[in-house]
Amino acid sequence: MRYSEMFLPTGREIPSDAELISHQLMIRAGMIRKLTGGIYSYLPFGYRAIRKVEQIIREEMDRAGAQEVFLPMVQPAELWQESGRWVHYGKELLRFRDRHEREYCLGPTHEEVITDLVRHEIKTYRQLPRNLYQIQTKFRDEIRPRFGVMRCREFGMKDAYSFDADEAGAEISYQKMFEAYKRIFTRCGLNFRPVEADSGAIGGSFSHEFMVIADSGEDAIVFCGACHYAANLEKAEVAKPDQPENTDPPLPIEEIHTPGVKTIEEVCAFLRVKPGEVVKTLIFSADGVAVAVLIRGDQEVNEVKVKNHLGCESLELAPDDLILAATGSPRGFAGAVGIKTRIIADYSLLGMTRCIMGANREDYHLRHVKPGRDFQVEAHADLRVIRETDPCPRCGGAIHLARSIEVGHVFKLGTKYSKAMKALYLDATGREQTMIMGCYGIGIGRTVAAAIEANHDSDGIVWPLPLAPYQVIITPVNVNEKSLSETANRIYDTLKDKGVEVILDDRDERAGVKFKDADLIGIPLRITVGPKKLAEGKVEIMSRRSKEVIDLPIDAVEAFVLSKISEGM
RNA sequence: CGGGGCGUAGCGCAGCCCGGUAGCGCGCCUGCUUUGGGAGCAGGAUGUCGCAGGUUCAAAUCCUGCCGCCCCGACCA
Repeated sequence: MRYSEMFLPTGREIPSDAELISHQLMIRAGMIRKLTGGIYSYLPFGYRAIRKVEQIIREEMDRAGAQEVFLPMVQPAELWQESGRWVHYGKELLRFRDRHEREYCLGPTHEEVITDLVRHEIKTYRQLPRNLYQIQTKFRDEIRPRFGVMRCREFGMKDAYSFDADEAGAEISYQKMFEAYKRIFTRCGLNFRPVEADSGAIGGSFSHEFMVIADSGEDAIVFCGACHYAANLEKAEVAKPDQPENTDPPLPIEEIHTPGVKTIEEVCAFLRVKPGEVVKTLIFSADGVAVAVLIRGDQEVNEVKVKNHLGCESLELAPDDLILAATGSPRGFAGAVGIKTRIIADYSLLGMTRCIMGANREDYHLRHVKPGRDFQVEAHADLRVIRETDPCPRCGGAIHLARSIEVGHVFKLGTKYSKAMKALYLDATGREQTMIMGCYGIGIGRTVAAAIEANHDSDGIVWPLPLAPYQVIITPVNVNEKSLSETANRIYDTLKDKGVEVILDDRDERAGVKFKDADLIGIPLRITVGPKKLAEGKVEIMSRRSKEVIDLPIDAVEAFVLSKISEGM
């Protein structure tokens, strides 16, 4: 493409409303423009990058035996009522009515639609397994869209759904997708890591997230330096401690006046003790019912673990009125002694022989409380957030924490949707069975953003070759000099004939402007046609990533470029 | 939804306290010079100052309401 004819509005100024580097660069490199909150237009340059990712995904999905479909974005309410998610999905589901007052939603995901399709068409085990995927725009009415294309309301997603006759088959389908995902993200040039994840409201027994390590990521992950264990922070298990640590002899319980002392820090300062000697009593509202969760004062509760342990639909820290009703005191003085709610405790309480906790009475705490003697716990469980100082739950090795961007997620769904929506088949013995499902998503725009987040320098984007919207840019330093212009055109035609994706920067701009733009938009190879080298019959080829420049005779350019491209640079 | 910030030319911003002719840089247009890392000179175009009310002789500026955007939190497949 001739640059002079391209719709590629680049910018020098950093957009004021973009925080992330990838977001800033996508705007500056003319890839995206915002239409409204969380909704973006992709310009030609950005859309080419999107299509590169899509193409890689298509090839790997097809290779793994999945077949592409295209499903509607507008979906009828009835389907969602059937799965139960019309009620449970919440406000992220954008609902609306048509002229006949019938209710619809914009698809945030397509389990219902695909399950409906498959249940009507697949009747026998002979038609299983099947894996269908699509690349579609999804809409989720996010409370707070942010980070540009990273977390927006309208976004492109690949979603695949597998249907199997039994668990063993479902496991194979899952593994196939897992392998396909590894190939996809490897081909995208991303440094990623699959981690165990909580399956959340989507349900199912098991899931992995594919994470790209990046400081700007929204997610925190944990991984072991010694073994292969890796998990989302909210999923990461904490090993059950073997031995009681505290051997202090028990003492009689004692009430102490602690006026206005509420937080762990305040208690520690006031009583001159360490957080590890205090027990936090957090009152949660689990589906509206108060539950007390106990944890050592130096630890943090992992709400996902609490939610999973309780098996509740919703979990949040209790509002003040519920705390008052449950403990008889205002926030800040809750304790386990004498409380009427369910009590569950983190493993960190095991072996404590005495501790300090709230007295369920305003301005009072208790000391020398002995768990088991002064209160009973319904269960001890792993309820806390793992820390970098904790051992790996698998091998005991040292673990590390990192920020990361979730680009893909694979789930074993089990029968959550097939059961609710009656996706049944007849097995070899003629008995009716429920299909076992899996679902597998990739955020396309987010993958591109993550690639930029991980591949840029102070001059702009540094595209990994497989995602680069163009592979080569030819820069004649002065288009008004006929020899330069002609040489550039000749190289351009040659490369184009060979199928190379190439830009000819034929703009009547100063060389500096062209170089800056070429760097900004991150084209992997730049061929500079200038007067000095041309006098020797040569041009310069610069690698965007390494900034290394080599001189080549004009005749050798084609072979060089083709070999660079075929070796993936 | 709670807290904070911001809406002035295509982009980045000043002006607002203390009311009185709407500005700067970049970009854009024209001409000349220049031509290997965002050129120089000269000339030029561009604004319902987010919207709606109010106060005032007079509002970008003060007051009220609304809308939009950004950040933090809550929330979240």
